[in-house]
Amino acid sequence: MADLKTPHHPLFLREEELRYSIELMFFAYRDFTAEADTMLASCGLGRAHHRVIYFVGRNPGINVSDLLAILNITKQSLSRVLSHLITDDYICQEQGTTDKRQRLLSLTDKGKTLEHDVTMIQRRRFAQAFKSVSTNDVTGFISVMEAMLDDKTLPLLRRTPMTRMK
Amino acid sequence: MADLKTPHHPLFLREEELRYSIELMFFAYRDFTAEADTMLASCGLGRAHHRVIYFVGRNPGINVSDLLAILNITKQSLSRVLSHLITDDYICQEQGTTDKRQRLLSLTDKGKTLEHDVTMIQRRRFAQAFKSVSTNDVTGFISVMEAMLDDKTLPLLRRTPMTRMK
DNA sequence: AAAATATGTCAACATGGCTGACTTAAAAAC
DNA sequence: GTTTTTAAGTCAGCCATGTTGACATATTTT
Repeated sequence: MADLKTPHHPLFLREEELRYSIELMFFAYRDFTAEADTMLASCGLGRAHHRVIYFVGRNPGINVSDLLAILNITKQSLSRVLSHLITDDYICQEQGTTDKRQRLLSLTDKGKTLEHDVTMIQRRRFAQAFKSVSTNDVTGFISVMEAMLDDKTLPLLRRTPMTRMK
Repeated sequence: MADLKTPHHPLFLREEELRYSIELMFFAYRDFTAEADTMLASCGLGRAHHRVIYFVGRNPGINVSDLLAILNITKQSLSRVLSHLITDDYICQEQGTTDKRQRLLSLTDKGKTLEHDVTMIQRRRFAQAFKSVSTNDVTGFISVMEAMLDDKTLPLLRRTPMTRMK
């Protein structure tokens, strides 16, 4: 985007564009999470529970260490939500076969249903947003969001066929 | 983006694309806020303080009600961080002229410096991301993020010249 | 004069992070 | 085969930041 640095785009515009992006990030993330939070609250759960359910659903049979690496929280923090989810039968654990110390996590049917319903709310918002813009805009969104990530975050991301197509 | 609905893009791809976007939102927001949080913590402040400093800096002389409308939190929550910021001389208040009940908020020099330094970290991340993609990608990012917003969020956003240019 | 508004305050509670210290069982290393 | 490391879990307490409810004060509006 070299032209942002040319005289055609004076400095104040660049500054404004960056501040505008910061504000978009704040407001979009807030609106993005609000609806799902409401549904979760009606089940007595919070955003942290959804994250666990989401990534366990995405990685069935994941062990605790790997889940911690994705969530980037302490095991004590995870323990609180995870034991809640196990008690309420959203998640089940089974002992690892090659390494019996591991507890491999999977969603129960109840967990799958909840994951689907909550994530559906967020998918719907993206689907509606994508419908209102061009295909080019969607790939632009994805490119920018990927460029925002830390290097160490990249390996945590499941790349889609679409992204690989580019 | 009608073609996502045609047989050329089978359903599973659309689902994957939406889930990928959800994950990008989660990881990008986390990485986006992490650096600034670290700097804030070194001043004994949190993310909530930055939000207040940011929007007061953006709207000098704003009154408390309007600030609450932007932040969308309760006045009790704001009170905690705001009184902290006033005590530590990041923000000053003065009585409104037309309505003496109002407390109009502005940044002190100390507050301006902190706002600049913290926001700079986030601007830098966007600047680096924008540099690595095309101009088209940037406008796509902005279009999608705008389309993600609730209707009631739109009036809270300061539109840039660039967005109006489109 | 009465009602509504802008702001502030006290108290209590929930969520979801954190640290530190310690246990248990299994795997790996010696 | 004993020691060390690792995977997982637990207890206790702290912090930041959100919430509700109840109430006070000053000012503006009706």
